[in-house]
Amino acid sequence: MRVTAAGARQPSLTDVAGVAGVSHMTVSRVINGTGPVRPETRARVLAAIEELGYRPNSAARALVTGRTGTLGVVALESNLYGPASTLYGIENAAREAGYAITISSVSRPGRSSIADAVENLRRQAVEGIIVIAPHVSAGRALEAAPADFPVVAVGGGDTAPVPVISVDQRDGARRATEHLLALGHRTVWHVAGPEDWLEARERELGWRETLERHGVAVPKVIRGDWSSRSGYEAGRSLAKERDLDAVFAGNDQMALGLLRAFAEAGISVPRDVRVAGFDDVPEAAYFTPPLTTVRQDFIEVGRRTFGLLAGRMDGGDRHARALVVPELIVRESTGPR
Amino acid sequence: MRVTAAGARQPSLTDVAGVAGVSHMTVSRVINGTGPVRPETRARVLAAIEELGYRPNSAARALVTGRTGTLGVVALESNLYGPASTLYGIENAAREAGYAITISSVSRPGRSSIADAVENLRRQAVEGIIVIAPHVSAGRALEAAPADFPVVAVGGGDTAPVPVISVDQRDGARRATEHLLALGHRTVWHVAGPEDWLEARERELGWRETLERHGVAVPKVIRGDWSSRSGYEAGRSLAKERDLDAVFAGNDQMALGLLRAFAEAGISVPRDVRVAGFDDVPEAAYFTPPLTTVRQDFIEVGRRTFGLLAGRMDGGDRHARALVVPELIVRESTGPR
DNA sequence: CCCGCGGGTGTTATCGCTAACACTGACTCC
DNA sequence: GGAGTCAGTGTTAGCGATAACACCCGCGGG
Repeated sequence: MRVTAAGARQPSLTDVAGVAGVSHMTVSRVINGTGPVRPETRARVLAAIEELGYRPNSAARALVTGRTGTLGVVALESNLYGPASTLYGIENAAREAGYAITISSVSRPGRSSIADAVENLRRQAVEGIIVIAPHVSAGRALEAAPADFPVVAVGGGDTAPVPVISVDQRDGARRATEHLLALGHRTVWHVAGPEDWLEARERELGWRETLERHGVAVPKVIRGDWSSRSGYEAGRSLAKERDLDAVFAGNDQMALGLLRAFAEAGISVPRDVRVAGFDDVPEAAYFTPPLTTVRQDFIEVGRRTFGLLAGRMDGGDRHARALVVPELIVRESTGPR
Repeated sequence: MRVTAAGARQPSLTDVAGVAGVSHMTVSRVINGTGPVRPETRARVLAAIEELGYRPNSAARALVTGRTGTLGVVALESNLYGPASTLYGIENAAREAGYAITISSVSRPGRSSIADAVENLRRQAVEGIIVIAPHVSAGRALEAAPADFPVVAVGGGDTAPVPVISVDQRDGARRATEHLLALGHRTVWHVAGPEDWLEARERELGWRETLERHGVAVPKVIRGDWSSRSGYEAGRSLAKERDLDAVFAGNDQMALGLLRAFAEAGISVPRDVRVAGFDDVPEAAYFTPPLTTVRQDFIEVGRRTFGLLAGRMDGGDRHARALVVPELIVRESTGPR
């Protein structure tokens, strides 16, 4: 026996109409607020709905209206702070606008896995899709995005013919780097995220541009994979550099790894080396020492993303862009010595 | 203009049938693999599907079959490591079984907000609901769970008449506490999570039971809210205790706050005080010092949760229970002095 | 030689809802 | 006082799929 099919099927509009002594259309009007209904009739209908525990059948409604009231989100299956926070921001904005969210997660980003997830969602008859995958392969997957179906990307590549919302990673990196340079360091090292992540590229670019603008030497980039472990390994190799005095890490997790490696090597932060991160995860203020970092407002990102998708569903431009500006948070890891 | 309604509506079964020169039923049979179809006919139909870019209309299918192929998840809107990981575990298991996942997030747990989220999902015509809200109010919200609709809870209260899957928090807390006691400490302090979280209660209980079983004094519990900030505050007040030598924190974030507070107070971990946490967030190995903690396998939790829901949808017991056993991970924060 | 059976296909009804239009009164307007 | 208007309600026709059953045909068995 299926629990839901316990003999008595769910009541339908017609059942409610029967109890209330009206036609099913009147019930429909009461539920949707379309068309006029006498207050007294409305009350009878509402009472009947209550009595039967009626719940509209969304499939039937979707079939006739052609609208499902559902949006799809392609999310990366990770606990990375940014993507997860963005997801909640989107869900919030969507719910307020009366949309439900169906997620399809992708264990590792890649052109075909993202395309699969999108196809998967389209089979669910979502009305629009948001791809949270700040990865170059996502950009490539979206190059083939159909013009007749609304898709938007968060932090995606600028090349795809879909609206894109992103945090200004380059500006954030610039702020962090400027801050370190302003403290008098000759240059700033950088532990970058994976090369195939757009955010990693942008942050690296912002860092490099800033160094060049100031006419200082650009050290060799060390590459990590966002994890604390990779930050730790980067820290172990950086600890051997003779003239190391400032490091900008591509995210807070890697910065944590750096701090750990430096602590083990007897290098004091900020006395011997200053360190900055990116993201402002909630824990960053409690690292040892508390971490200077760049804060991104993910709730805002989620809200704007939904807005862009809503616009696109209404026929808006495929080339819309939105940029959220990040903020530098200064803490002890770049504090006075 | 709506992008999706660009004049040409989506092709239907009938359109495909027209192109393939068969009836719409034959097309349906090809798609669903129901009933026999001559290979040659099948090929023609598949070609027509390809040509038109046909995609089945899930609303129409759901209307007639009464099945939507969608499950609902009520999730807490937070970046807490556990709930977020569990969500991915569930999504994975569900996708493998051909179900889509619709999420409804709850900004703060509470009896009515959770009930709202459940109702919200039922209006989406999900076939079953998973509530990830290890909060006492979730337990209360689920006490009113209807018997004729499948709902399961992750880490929920044992009192609700729904299947529950949980990690054995009490056992995890016991392991951590035993470990600290085995190192020769007179007793172990505890920084607990919020009182209205079941996990917090269970961890506290496991800690308390263990102390009592060993016949050692049970210090006053310090209460936090899972955040690093609250752990930090707990650490500041603990730092004033004269005979402090071991602390078990309710989660890794609070443990981080403790480490920070102790560092500021000049208390060395593990030399002066030993600290253990709970969760094994990926960063825990890179705290200063690396944190001893209790690891929970959230992917496994997600998988088993889906299994329990699937069983329940098939008429299974409302009182099923599943328990996942956690594992102690020993690192430097409880290392040799 | 006829009957039954099963493979392969088509016809029709139906799911529960909304769109579109029809209808009935009462009321307003000139 | 007849026509138009509008509130309030009902009737009918789909939406696009599956379920159920009907049909045709070729083949094997009695």
